[in-house]
Amino acid sequence: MGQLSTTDEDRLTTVGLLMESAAGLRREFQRRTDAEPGLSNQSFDVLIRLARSPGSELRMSELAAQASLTPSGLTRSVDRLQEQGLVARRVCPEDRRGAFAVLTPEGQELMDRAIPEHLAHIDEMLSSLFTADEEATLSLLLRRLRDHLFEVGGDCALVQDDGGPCPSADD
Amino acid sequence: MGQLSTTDEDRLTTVGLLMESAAGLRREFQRRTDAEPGLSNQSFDVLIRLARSPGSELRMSELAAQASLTPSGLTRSVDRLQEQGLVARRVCPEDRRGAFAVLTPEGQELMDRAIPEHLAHIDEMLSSLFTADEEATLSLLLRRLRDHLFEVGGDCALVQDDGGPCPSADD
DNA sequence: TGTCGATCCTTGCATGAGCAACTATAGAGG
DNA sequence: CCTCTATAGTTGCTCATGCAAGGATCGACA
Repeated sequence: MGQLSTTDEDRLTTVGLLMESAAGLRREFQRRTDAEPGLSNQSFDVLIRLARSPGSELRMSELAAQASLTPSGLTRSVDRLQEQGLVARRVCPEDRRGAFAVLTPEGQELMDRAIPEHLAHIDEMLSSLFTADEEATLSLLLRRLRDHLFEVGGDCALVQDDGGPCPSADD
Repeated sequence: MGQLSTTDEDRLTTVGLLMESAAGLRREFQRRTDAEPGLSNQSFDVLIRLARSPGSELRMSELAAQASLTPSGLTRSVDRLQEQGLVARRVCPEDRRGAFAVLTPEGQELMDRAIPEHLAHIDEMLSSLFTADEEATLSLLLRRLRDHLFEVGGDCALVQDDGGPCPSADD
């Protein structure tokens, strides 16, 4: 393992740092879970994406892509949220194969309460770390990487994750 | 959801991009799995960390932290790798509660073959995207974020992820 | 209109991960 | 030396996820 070039080492390091940062953020966000029992990170991600979509609703397939879940994974996730009364399904009138996931009033209310806390949490983590310029640079570089990965990957356009804004605001 | 400030939006976007990038990389790395059947991303991550450690061995707890797994998760992971003959357990002589995970010769051989492919894969993804300067900047910013997250988090020092080098080379 | 392939979502099944409880060992303090 | 607490790792259990298969609907084409 000593025969790697410096460039190789650096690339491994960069990739490693990115994965670690994502894991660290997930772990950090999980602390929010304690404040909202019964709401996993993944569920919160689904809810925040609905909340940030026009009409607080999205097609199942779109929501799956945004939440980085397979269709089946999203089906169960929405099942759970439906049981909790936070989300409802609505048949798509123009294409009766499809379905929308819609935030219920309870879901809306929950998100109105939870999102500001989430934002405060993020601010608390980032504001002391980066200047506005650095944050912009990081965002720019990451966007390039993300776009490249999902362009190569093919069928997963618009995929976003926890805390990501809706496509129109993001891209 | 329209009442968020620009700063809030930007922060959400940055965090979202980071999570999406990590998900995209995971998805991309999974294609390697096709080349090495029976070896999941998580297993590969464990193996690469062992391969990059002196003596190709690590304490279970350290390996768990590096692989972003709980102790129990790592136990099963090492169980699987042991069944595949890629890793062995070695009792720690100075502390008989503890155990080392060690790469077997078969495991070494596998990694000697797989790591160059992994590196080529990464190069292929990143080299066309970033200049050397940009890559360095990204690495710098991410390192700051990672260090902050794991310092706040407390008990998870040295945590790294797929492709990350060993601590001594990384920090 | 009827058929055929494609698409959207859901379900059966197997797997991997976390939490909590447990065992064995280490180390501190009387 | 004995006890008591802390730590390393493993195990039982539960749950979330992906894959592959299935059902319903759409759209195209004869």
